[in-house]
Amino acid sequence: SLSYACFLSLLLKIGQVDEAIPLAMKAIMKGSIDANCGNILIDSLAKRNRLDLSCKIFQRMRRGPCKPNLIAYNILINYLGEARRVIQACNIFHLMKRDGLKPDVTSHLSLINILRKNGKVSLAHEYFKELKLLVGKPSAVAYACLIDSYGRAGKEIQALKIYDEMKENEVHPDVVVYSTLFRILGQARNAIAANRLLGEMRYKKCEPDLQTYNQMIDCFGRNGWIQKAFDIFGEMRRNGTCPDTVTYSILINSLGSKGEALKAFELFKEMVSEGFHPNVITYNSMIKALARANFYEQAFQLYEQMPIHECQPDAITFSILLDMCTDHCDAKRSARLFNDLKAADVTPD
RNA sequence: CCGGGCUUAGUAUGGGAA
Repeated sequence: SLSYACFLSLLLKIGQVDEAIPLAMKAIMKGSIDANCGNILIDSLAKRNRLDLSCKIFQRMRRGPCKPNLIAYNILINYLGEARRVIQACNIFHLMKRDGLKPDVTSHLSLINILRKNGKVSLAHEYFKELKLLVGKPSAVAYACLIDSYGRAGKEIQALKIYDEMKENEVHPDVVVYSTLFRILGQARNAIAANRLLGEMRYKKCEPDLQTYNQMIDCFGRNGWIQKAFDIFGEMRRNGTCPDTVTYSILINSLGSKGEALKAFELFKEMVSEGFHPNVITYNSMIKALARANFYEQAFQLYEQMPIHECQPDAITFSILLDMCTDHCDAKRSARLFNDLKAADVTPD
């Protein structure tokens, strides 16, 4: 059976899908393909964007002598989710029960995650409750998922409620939970709650990772609490967490939104001199900061020097610069930008 | 009995619209 699967995977690998499928179908009916091999087939077909065939294999196995196992269902749920086929993913979940299998933690998390990404908060919460019945104490991962669902739906209060419930249940928040909450609070402009959260995190002696540091800095920075943002920036380096391009972009944005274009530019130079590579987003942020503070020429200089760091201007770069030209009634530069825009391989939006 | 494999969570930039 294993060699069967290897042979079939090989056919798939070299693109002989049309040869492999009929062989696979016959082998399944003969019972020559066990559950594990079926999983390999289902997975590799889905990876090759042949989800339809994965489903066919799966259905054939359900009727054949060797039934698919729980992992097969989980794989399908996952790929259906990636294809944004939310309803079908839910159907597979229920099919699992009808076929006498018990959805496990992964099945639940996978489905909750799909619903989260597709904005179905209340459904996500339903399945979360089901998960709770299954395991009693959902993991921090599950809580993070649900909190993020509410966050993406703009339901800050509900997200915080879930966080409270999590603490009542004595599930220890991890860095992902904290960083998710910092993002939600940052977007909700709730720096007070964020500060409280920071206190809790320190009290629990939770060591932030790079991404969490970035999220915290962004949270305070975007709400005008620049000092706090830089304090955390300093703390992070003292703790031996090396900032990255994202960290600097965040700080540049924070300063830019406060009109501190010169300080932002100092930081930009500092990051380059320390060997960090600005990317398009860093450049866009810096250009926007200059634009906001009316440093017209400097903004264009920065645009011109983007190739130094192998950065291609994108739709956002052009949009910032064109807006600026409009404000300055600079038709010549507008025209030149339009030429650059056409020459550049930009996906317009 | 032990071990292993496949499936699950969080970061930065513009304008417009609601």
